[in-house]
Amino acid sequence: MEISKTFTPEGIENKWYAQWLAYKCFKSTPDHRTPYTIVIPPPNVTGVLHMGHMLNNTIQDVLIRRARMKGFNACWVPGTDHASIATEAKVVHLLREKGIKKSDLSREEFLAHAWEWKEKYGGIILEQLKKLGASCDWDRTRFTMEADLSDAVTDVFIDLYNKGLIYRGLRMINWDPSAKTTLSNEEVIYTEEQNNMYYIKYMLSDGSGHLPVATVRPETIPGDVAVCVNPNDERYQHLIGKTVIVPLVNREVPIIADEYVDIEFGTGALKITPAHDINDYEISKKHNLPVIDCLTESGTISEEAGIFVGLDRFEARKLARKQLEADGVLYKTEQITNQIGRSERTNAIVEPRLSLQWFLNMRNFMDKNPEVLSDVMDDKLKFYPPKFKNTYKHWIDNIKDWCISRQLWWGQRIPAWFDESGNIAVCKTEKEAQEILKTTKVRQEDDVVDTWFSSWLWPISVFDGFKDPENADINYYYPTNDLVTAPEIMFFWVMRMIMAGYEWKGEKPFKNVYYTGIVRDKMRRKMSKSLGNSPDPLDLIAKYGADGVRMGMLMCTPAGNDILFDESIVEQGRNFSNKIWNAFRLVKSWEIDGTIENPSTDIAIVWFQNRFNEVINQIDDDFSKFRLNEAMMAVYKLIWDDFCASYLEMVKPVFGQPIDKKSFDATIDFFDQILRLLSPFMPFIAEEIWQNIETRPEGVFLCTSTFPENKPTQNTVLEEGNKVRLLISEVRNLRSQKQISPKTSIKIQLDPSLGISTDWNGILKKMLNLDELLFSNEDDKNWHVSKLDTSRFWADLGDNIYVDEEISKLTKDLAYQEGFKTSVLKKLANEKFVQNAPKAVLDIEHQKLADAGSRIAIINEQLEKLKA
RNA sequence: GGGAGUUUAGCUCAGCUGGUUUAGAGCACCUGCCUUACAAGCAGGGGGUCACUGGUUCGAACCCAGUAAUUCCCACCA
Repeated sequence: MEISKTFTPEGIENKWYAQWLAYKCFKSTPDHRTPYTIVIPPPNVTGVLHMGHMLNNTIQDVLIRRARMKGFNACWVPGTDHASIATEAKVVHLLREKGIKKSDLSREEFLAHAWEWKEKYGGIILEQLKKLGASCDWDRTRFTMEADLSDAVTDVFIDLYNKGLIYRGLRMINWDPSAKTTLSNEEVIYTEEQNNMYYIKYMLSDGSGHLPVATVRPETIPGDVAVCVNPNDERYQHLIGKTVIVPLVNREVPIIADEYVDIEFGTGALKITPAHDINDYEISKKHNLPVIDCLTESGTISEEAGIFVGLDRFEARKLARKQLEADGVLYKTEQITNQIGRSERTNAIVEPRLSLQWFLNMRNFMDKNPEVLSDVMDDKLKFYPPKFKNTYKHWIDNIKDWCISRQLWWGQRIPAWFDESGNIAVCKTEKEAQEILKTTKVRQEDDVVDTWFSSWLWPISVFDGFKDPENADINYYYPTNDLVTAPEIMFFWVMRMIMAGYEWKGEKPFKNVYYTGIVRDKMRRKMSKSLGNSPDPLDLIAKYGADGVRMGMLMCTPAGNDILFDESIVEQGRNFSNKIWNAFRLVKSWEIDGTIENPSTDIAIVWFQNRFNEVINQIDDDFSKFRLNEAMMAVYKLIWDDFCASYLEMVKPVFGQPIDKKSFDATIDFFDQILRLLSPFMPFIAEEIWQNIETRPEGVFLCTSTFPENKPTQNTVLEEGNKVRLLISEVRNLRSQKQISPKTSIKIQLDPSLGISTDWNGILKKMLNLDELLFSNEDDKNWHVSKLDTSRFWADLGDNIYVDEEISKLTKDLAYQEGFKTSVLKKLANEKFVQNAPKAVLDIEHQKLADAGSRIAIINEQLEKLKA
């Protein structure tokens, strides 16, 4: 049967993935083996696979597949996150397109729509991951809003409330007056805009003059409760403690002092409007000032303002300006550029607004669980790369309370009930609440919890660790091994999972955290839908194969560094697939003759086995440091350079000739070993070839076979192999320089002191097309001497010596050697160096000098010969 | 404004405890080849003031200080 010249992945990938699933290769249940667990960072249900997911999940799959082959009970738990804000926004948008307004629906009706949407589109991303080859245990697929996981959220909320860690408090939030909803920070878009800065005189109550105040929001003047100056500001020091009259409303407010005020900015006097500015609010709390909220939820002026009531905030601004001018207190107007936050969805200018929210007291939580910080700092829970430990520490040191409530419907509703007089019961059911509050007239809190308040439980709740703390799964799989995620959610997610782990399991949720970089385009822009600079991962898989894409992603992603994506990197992956495929074609084409023997390949077999062992050891080391790119590169070079370019060329029979049984068996065995090594990285092509180099029983797969074990290496064989490869390269170089066809056979004389044994004779003769290979250090004047810096050999090239070219090359070599010698001499001439450097270093320098000297001598000798 | 990082070849990165490093890899580039597994390939080649300035040291890409550029996180200015 003819094997195609290029590797065609499509059919092969689907075939093996289906088989792996059919034979439950990725299924995990607790048993006697050591577990190796990864929980997937659950992608948003609204999500569509992007390059970031590709990178992240490729890494997880490599880790889990290798662990599986190493004999661990590997368990990769997949799932999705309900993503409150993103999903709700999407559903609202879709409903609007159908002409349905959210405000016309009841909570239950809206949630019905949302669930319908989730069932229809929610699993797309997981299906896409299968195309990548992700070896998740799909029977364990979880969703953060399914019953058990939501129960867990409710339980921990109640638990934390009872522990006194959850409280209600006022907080400044981003309010969209157009949509009448809260916005998360991510939904606020800041842009630079032109605005007027108004300079206003606030008259002192005692009539002794005025205090100048600058503001861009004169319509909030009715909300002023103080004017604040810096205590070190000499201009205003004498005014502290006096009072001023607030313009427009003629209210008397104090002049207070606070270091927060920037002396240089504006007039150096800041009006304090606690209801409409977060900093003002903080200051007002510090100084026990009242709060006057002069805006309504739709952005119009409230009754409390006492002026312009009912007007839109921008209309009020215009009127305020006119009024201030008329009153003669507006003395200057200036154009300034400042940052304005607008709602991503409605483009309305966002209004800072005070509202009652639920909080988790983070400081107390941390004090209760000091391991959250100490384990990371002490490397009991390792971060890769470790530089993120600093960021982590900085966050925890400056931690703020976590606002866990969201004014949405899609999510876990906060388990709190109120009676008519506002008493609170935090409990699981309405019935319990009625009992606690001693009334049937109870009303549940409308808000849901922040999405992260469910995902921080993920490593526990996917194993039903809350429903059933004695569950065999949680006790077996927890703590998990690795978490692979983006550094941008270290604070939102990673830290909070660690917190949850200690609080409810008394133990860290994972042993290692591997932070990946952000996938950017060649211009260093983040890949995003709106920029349209992100390729569709599925198209890439179709074009280059899943294995090619996986390899491309792995090769260029050192831990924590961004990856600059360009199609050429996956092209390299595809080319590599093709290279392996062609090695397979070659081996498949061999005809075996059991009656012949070819002892000349013995040394190649010994050499490659050692080279293989060396790479296995290196890869082990790379994995222990999470350097997957290095590991991938090592496999790439082993296969391309060592196996294909060297080993196969060494054992390959002359065209048309059969191969001996021993060489063939060894080659098949090496191929098998190599594919085992490759399988975690490029599982599809590895499986396909592995299933075809030998007949395998039904249901036996490479991906569930064993990974090659570490073995010691014999360094002498490896060194000899390196010399042989250098020699081959130099002879080829010589041929190419002298334009001697590879078909023309030549004679070579090797200096025995090189250390290349006669075991290599057969291989050298075949690969270099030699008709004679002599071992001698006798200089034959008629022969050509090779490049001298790496090895010494003589080649009989007949009449093919080009003297000028050779002289120029040797002269260049000579200059390098002389320069090198000078630098060493300089070092040795330094008395302090000779006195202070350790003996070993001195010996090395002397050796360098001697080597350079002898090389120079040989070059000179050779030059003379050529010039003669 | 506060914090953390980064700066080595055209690009992406290695370079461990300062000493076989007048610095390596992959890709890209240039030259020559369709040589019976592979042109998605083979053979060969060029390319770097290790950001800059100073210091420590017998010795610095590596340690220290300063400068510059740059990235990320947090907070955001009346």
